[in-house]
Amino acid sequence: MSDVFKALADPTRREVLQRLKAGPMSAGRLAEAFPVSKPTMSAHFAVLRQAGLVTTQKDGNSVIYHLNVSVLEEALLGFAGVFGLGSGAASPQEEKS
Amino acid sequence: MSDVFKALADPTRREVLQRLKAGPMSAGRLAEAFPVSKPTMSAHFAVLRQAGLVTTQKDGNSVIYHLNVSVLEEALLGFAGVFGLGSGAASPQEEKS
DNA sequence: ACTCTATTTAGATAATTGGCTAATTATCTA
DNA sequence: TAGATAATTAGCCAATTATCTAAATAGAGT
Repeated sequence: MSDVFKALADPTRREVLQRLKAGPMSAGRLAEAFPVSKPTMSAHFAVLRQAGLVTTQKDGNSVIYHLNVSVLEEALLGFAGVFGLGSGAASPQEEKS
Repeated sequence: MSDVFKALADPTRREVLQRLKAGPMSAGRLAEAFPVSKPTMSAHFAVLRQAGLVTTQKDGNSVIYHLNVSVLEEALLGFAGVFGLGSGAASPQEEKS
């Protein structure tokens, strides 16, 4: 949980996720879209991978990144649910007076 | 946005928010619940305040912390909405084929 | 005016983060 | 096998973060 929010705390990483929403993409192609070096992007990818927000697949000498929506959903909606936000179905043992 | 996720990245701060869900509480009373020093808790409170997740009100020599649910809602559901999660109503300009 | 209680600020330190360049690894292609 | 391309790892630095103890500030009660 901390890993997911920590990953989301960086704007570059949030934008990576948004770009992956359109479909899987190689590390290099993703990296082109940002004004930082490839090793720096590689470090961002590692953070996203560790949080489980993306998965990888090798394709020749490329590495293809895929968005893992379910982890995002679990973290965002799960935590929101604790506060009675959204559909409110995440922690079904809460009660009002 | 980054400030909110950064605040949520720490388990102590997430638990502070969950405790505040039950109602406003003084800094000292909140701090008692955690195994770190009061200055450390004060720093955590400052992070939550800066993110807008809590507001404060003075009462005698105590400071009462209140949960600000709307900021939490905006961040969690807003970002979830970008990915078509939850009610899906956060970014209403998204479209499928 | 003191004194006690509640909270924050100051100052120090260790760990983490985000960035870089250079080097390495892995794979493909000629 | 050699060379080119894609990505990660290694090593470094500056800035930030989390934690502590000690000190300062703000109110309340005597």
